[in-house]
Amino acid sequence: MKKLFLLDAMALIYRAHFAFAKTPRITSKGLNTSAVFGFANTLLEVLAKEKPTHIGVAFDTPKPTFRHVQFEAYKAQRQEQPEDITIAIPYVKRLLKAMNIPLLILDGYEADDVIGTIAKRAARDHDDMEIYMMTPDKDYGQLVEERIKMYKPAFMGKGVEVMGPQEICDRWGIKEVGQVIDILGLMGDAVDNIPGIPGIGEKTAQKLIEEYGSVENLIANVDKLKGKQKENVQNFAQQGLLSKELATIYCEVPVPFDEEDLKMCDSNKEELSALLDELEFRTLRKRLLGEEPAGTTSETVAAPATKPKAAASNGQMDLFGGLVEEKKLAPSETDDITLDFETRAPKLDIHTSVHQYHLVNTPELRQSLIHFLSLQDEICFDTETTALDAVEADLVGLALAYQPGEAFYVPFPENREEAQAIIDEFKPVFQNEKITKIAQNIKYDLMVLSQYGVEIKGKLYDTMLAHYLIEPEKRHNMDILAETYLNYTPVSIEELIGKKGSKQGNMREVELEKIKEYASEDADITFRLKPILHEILSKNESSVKLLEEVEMPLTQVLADVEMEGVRLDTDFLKLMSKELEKDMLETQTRIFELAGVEFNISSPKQLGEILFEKLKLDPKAKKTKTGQYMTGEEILSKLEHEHEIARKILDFRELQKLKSTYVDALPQLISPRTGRIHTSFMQAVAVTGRLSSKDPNLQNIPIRTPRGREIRKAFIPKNDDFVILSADYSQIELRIMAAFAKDESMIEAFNQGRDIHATTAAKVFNVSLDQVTSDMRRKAKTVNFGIIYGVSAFGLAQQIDISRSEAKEIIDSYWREFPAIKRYMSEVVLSARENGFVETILGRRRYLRDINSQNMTDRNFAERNAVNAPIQGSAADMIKVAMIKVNNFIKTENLKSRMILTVHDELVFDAYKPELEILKEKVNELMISAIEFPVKMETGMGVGLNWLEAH
DNA sequence: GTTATCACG
DNA sequence: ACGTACGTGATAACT
Repeated sequence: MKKLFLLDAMALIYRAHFAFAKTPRITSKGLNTSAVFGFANTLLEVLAKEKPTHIGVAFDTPKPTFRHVQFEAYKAQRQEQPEDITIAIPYVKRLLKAMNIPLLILDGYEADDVIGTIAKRAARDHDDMEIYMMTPDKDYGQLVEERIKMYKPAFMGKGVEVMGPQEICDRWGIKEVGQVIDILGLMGDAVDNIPGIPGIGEKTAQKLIEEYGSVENLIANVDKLKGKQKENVQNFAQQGLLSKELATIYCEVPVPFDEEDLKMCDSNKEELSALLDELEFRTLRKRLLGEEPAGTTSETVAAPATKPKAAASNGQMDLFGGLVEEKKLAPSETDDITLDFETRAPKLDIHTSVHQYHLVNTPELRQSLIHFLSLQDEICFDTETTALDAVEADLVGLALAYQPGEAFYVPFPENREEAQAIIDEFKPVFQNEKITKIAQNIKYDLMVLSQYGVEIKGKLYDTMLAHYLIEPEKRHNMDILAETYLNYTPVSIEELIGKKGSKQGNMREVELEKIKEYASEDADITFRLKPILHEILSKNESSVKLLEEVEMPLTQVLADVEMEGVRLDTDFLKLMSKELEKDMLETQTRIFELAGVEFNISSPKQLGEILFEKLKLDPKAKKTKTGQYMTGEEILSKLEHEHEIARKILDFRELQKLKSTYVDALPQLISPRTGRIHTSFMQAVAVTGRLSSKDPNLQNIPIRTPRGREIRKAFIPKNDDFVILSADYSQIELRIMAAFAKDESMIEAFNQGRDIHATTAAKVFNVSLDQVTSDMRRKAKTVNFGIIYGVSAFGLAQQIDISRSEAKEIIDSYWREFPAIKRYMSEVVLSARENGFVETILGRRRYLRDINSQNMTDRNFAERNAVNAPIQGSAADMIKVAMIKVNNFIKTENLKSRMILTVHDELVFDAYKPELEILKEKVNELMISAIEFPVKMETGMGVGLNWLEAH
C-alpha cells in the first residue's frame, strides 16, 4: 500500500511556534528557531514512523483567496503573524527543498483547498494509496473517507491521533463526515473569523445537527425550535449558510495531480547539512546525516538523488510541470476549471511566501534578515531618506527584498551614531561581491550609502537603466514601469509626504506602518521588474552588454563624481553679480530712453509690441504660432543696424541670463554639508545616450561670449595643491561620422592631423588649402555640423545667413566631394526604415516611429534623427567608457585627483599637482582608446587655476 | 503647466 | 507646396 502524506505547513508551524513559546530555541546569532525546529521534528518523526512513499507540503499564500472575495471579514481580525514565524517560513521552505520534498502553493487558495483537492484525486485515481492529511486543524474532518485520514501530530503529551470516518463521526457525534461543515457553520470558528450563529457552540451544534442533519434543514424547520434559539436561527440564517460555505474545503483547485511528482526521494545532503549547521540543530543533524562535522560533507556524500522533474539548478522544484509556467498560461487552458469567484487566472507560485511586508526593527530580526540576505544571489533594496538630494539626505529606512511578494523594512533612528551602527550591520551584505544588488535609480542609493561609509561591491542592476536601454524615448519612473510591466499602480510618494513643490513633508514624519508598506512595496516591485525587464533586454545581446559593461559601471562613477562636487568661488561671483546689476541698470535706462516708455524688457510680449508697433522696426516682423512677435536673438541681430535698441536689448538679455541663471543661482546650490556644488547627472533622460546635468546644469556654463565665459573663473580647484584639468575630444562626432561612412579622404585628413574645417572648405569651395579664407572656414564648419544634424538647405541657409540656393550649392558640392558620407547617410535612413531603429557603435538603439510616416514633416524629422542619433550616441558611448576607465585608474592607483565634471565631449578634473603629468597622460590615452574606431582620435588638454584657464 | 528665450555640446 | 538642422536644462512671464 502506498502512503501519501500531505502536510499543512502553516498550521504545523504555528503549533510548533506556540509549543515553544515559553522556552524558545535561539541560535548563537540570535535567530529564533523554535518554529523551524518544531516543524522539522514533527516532519522527521512522521517520516521515520510512517515511512510515507509520497509526500507534499502545502502553504497558504498571501494573496486574497476566494474566501476573501466571498466574505470580506474572513480572517480579517486574525492578529498579525508573529515575526518569528515570518522568519521561520523561508527556513522551513529551504528545509523542504533540501529534503527534496515538494511545496504545494497556489495563489488564491489556502493550504486546505490544495490538500483537499490532491487527497480526493489521489484516492480516486489510486486504489492502492492511503492518504494522510497531517494537520491539527479540525476543518479537515470533512474530507475524511475510507482511504483519506486525518493525522494529528503528537501534542502536549497526547500521542499521534489518526482519524478515519468513524473517529470523525464519533468526535462530532454525526453520521457522516460531510456534516463537519454543518457543525462548523453553526458554531463558527473564532480563529478564521467564521461567525456561525450566535448562541450556538459545539454542544448545541452537535445536538441540532444530530436532529436536523444540516444547516439548511435546520433553517427549514426553524419553527420547531423555541425561544431565543429560534430567534437566532431565524435572524442569522444567512450568516449560518455563509459560514458553512466558508468552512467548506474546496476540492476542485486547478492543480494537476501526478503521483510521480510527490514520490519520496533522497535529500540533498549538502544543502541539508549547510542548513542544519546554520540553524544549529546538532541532534537533528546527527540523526539525519551521521556524525560528520560541518564543512567536510560535500566531498564525501554522493550526489543527491533528484526527482524526475525536480532538477532546476536553483533548487526549486518543478512540481506541477507545465503549471509552473503559469504566466504563459493561456486562459483556455484553465477554462475547464472555471471558478465563479475567480477574477483572474489561478497563479501557481511555488515559492511565494505567506506574508508580505515585514518590519525589521530589532537586533534579532535584523540578524535573521542579514543572515538570509547573505545567502542570496541577488537582492533588491531601496533607501528612504529625508531629502531628494542624495548629498543632503539622511537615512530613514532601508527596504530589502529577495523574492517576489515579500519585502523587509528596516527603520533607522534619527540619531546618527545609532543609524550608523545599524547600517554597519548590513555592510557585509552590501559588500558581498557575490550578491547582485538591484534597485531603481541605484545611483541615488549608492550616494546615500556612501555617506555612511558603505561602498557597495558586486554587480549592480538598475531597473531604470535597463528600461532606458529598452525604450530610451520613454520615461522610466518606477510607477510607470510597474503599470506597464506588472499592471499594478503603486502607492505614490505624494500620498506619504505630499507634493514636492509645496512644503514637502518629511519622511521621518510618516507613520511607520505606512512607510513600511510603501518602501517594501518599492523594493518588491523593483525586484519583480528586474527579471521581466532583463528578459526583454536580452532579446538584444548588445543591450545586455551595454547595461552590464557601460551603464552600470558608469552609474557608480557618476555617484563618485557627484559626491565629489566642484568648488565654487563665491566671492568672485558676488562681485560679478554687482557688476552685472550695474550694467543691467544702465542698459535698461538706455532702452527706456530709446523706446520712449518704461516696460518689462523680459516680457517678449511687451517687447514685441514696443519694437514692432511703437517703433515700427520691421514691417514684416514674424509672429509665433501663439500670435506674438518673435524677438529672439536671430531676429534682433538683424535689426542691430536699424536701431540701437536692438543691440541694447541683446545686451540686456545676455546680462540678465548670466545673472539669473548662473551668477546668482549657482551659489545657492552649494551644499551646506560639503560647501561644494553637486550637480545630478541624469543617465536616463537623453534619447541618444548622452548624459544630462541638472540642479544645477553644469553642462551649459557659458563660454562663447567674453562676458559669459568669465563665469568659468568661478569653478576652482579644491585647494592650493590642486589645479583644474580639462580634457576634451577634438571633433569626436565628425571623426565618428567619417569612420562610419568609411570616407577615405576625411579619415585621412583626421589621421594626418589636418584642420578638418579648412580641409572641408578647400574641397567644398574648390580652392587650395592656403586659399581658404576665414569666412570659408566658418561656413565649412557650419556645414560639417549641419551634416551631422541631417542637413537641409533651409537650415544651413538660416544658420550662416546665405540664400537657400547658395546653401543648396554648398551641400551639393559637399556630397560631390564626400560621396561616401552621402552613401552612409542614405544607408542609415534605409536601415531605419527597415528596422524601425538605428544603433550606436555599442548597439544602443533609438526607435524612430515616424520613419515611415506619411506626414513629411514627421518623416523628415525621423530621418534627421536616424542620421544624428548613431553619431551623437556613439560619441556618448565612447566618453562613457572613457569615464569608467579613467575612474578605475584613479581608484586603483589611489590618486588624490578626482573627476568632477563631464560635458558631452569633455572631462574635468580636480588634479593633485604632483599627479598632473601622469593624469594627463593616462586620461589622454584612455580617452582616445576607449572604443576602437578606424580613425585617429585626439584630445585637447588644458590646465589652469580655474575652468576657464583650463581651456 | 506652457511658452519663449538662451546657455552648452 | 510644405516647413525644416541634433541633443539638453533653467529662467521669467503668462495662463
